[in-house]
Amino acid sequence: MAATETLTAERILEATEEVLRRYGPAKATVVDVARVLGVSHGSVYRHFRTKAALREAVTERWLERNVVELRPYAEGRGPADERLGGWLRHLFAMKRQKAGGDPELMATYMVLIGENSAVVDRHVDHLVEQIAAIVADGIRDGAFAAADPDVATTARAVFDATDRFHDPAHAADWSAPGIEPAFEAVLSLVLRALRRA
Amino acid sequence: MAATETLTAERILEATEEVLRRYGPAKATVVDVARVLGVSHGSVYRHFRTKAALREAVTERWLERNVVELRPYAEGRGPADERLGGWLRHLFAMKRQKAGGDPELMATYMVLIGENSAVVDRHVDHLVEQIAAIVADGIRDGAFAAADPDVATTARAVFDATDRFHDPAHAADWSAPGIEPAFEAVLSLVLRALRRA
DNA sequence: CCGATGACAGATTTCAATATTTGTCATTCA
DNA sequence: TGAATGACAAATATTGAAATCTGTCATCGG
Repeated sequence: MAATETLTAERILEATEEVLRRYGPAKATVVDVARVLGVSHGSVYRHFRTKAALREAVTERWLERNVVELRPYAEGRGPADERLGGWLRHLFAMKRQKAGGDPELMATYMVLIGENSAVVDRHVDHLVEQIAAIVADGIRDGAFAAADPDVATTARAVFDATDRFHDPAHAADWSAPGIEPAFEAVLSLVLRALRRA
Repeated sequence: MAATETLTAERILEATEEVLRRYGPAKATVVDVARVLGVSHGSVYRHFRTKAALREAVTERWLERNVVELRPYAEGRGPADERLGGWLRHLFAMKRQKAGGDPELMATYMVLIGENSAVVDRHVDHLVEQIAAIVADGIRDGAFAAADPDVATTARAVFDATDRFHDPAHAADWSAPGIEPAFEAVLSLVLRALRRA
């Protein structure tokens, strides 16, 4: 009923997010998505070849929102160490808020992430590129010492070293008492490593 | 049959490890353990109050073996940066070998680890103490700059920063192609942070 | 004509009956 | 006397038949 607008991939993705939020990753079906949209499930298959492709697209959309939120730090103009610290703090705060604010939804996205490692790998590449941009700026203006092998490797090392504070696999730890100082200690370690001697 | 020796906690733990190796964590039962030992399952309950306590003891034993293998680095006498690098490389190599050499057994221990987070926390504390000992030596003989807040915090930061290379949650990544250089990049980052300016 | 439909086959999930396992304890046996 | 046993109740896991879902496609209707 009420298919007032034309059926687009975008509307299907919104409906899929709603169904995932409501029923969780195990119970969400393509039939549910079609029901929310007031169409037959055959119509959904006109836009997405499989249920897996639909879930993958939802995952990609969700991850992309994170990248956008962090762009200001990557493209900013202040001192590189402050920008990198801000970027990492913002990433951690963002993840922590999502995990703590709605644990069920976070669990849902963790399942999707597990299903779509190729999408996640591409997403991680984007994040590492943002770190690399900040590190390159820092080296150019003398705040950071020249990177050991190359900037890309250093950026990846920064991302890996802070893994515990952004990888959803560790989400359960993010509400533990000492997590905030633990993050600051690692951040301080990373910045000490990068700064000009 | 053949209960030639007396039934000890030690023998039960060995039998439990064998049963876990053979049947995996989902299928291993107390009855299986008793069968291997040629006793009734009631006898096992004389030594371990519950099945959970038995599994916990197996987990503790397994983790303890890791701590022992790393002790030489913690108690060694060479330059602190080399000792710390050796300790971290050995830890990574050890985990990687266990994960790659027998993935099923590793999966079994990952289940046990998930069931016994209190045991794991204590084990992590032991490992961090070993790092702290090396860092303290490094500061004493001038190889490392004085730690930012205190040695314990710095040691924990070193452990956290290398999380991706020892936390079993990441075991699946340890056979990926670029993992070795990624580890070396993080290790190099950590050592640069610690060394006297 | 072209997007939408719904009947359909095969794959997957659910659910309830059935079987196994856990943990206890009164009894046995050395 | 004290370790070992095995029958037992309650909790948990397995199984297979029934229900639901996925993905296709011939047909419909604007």
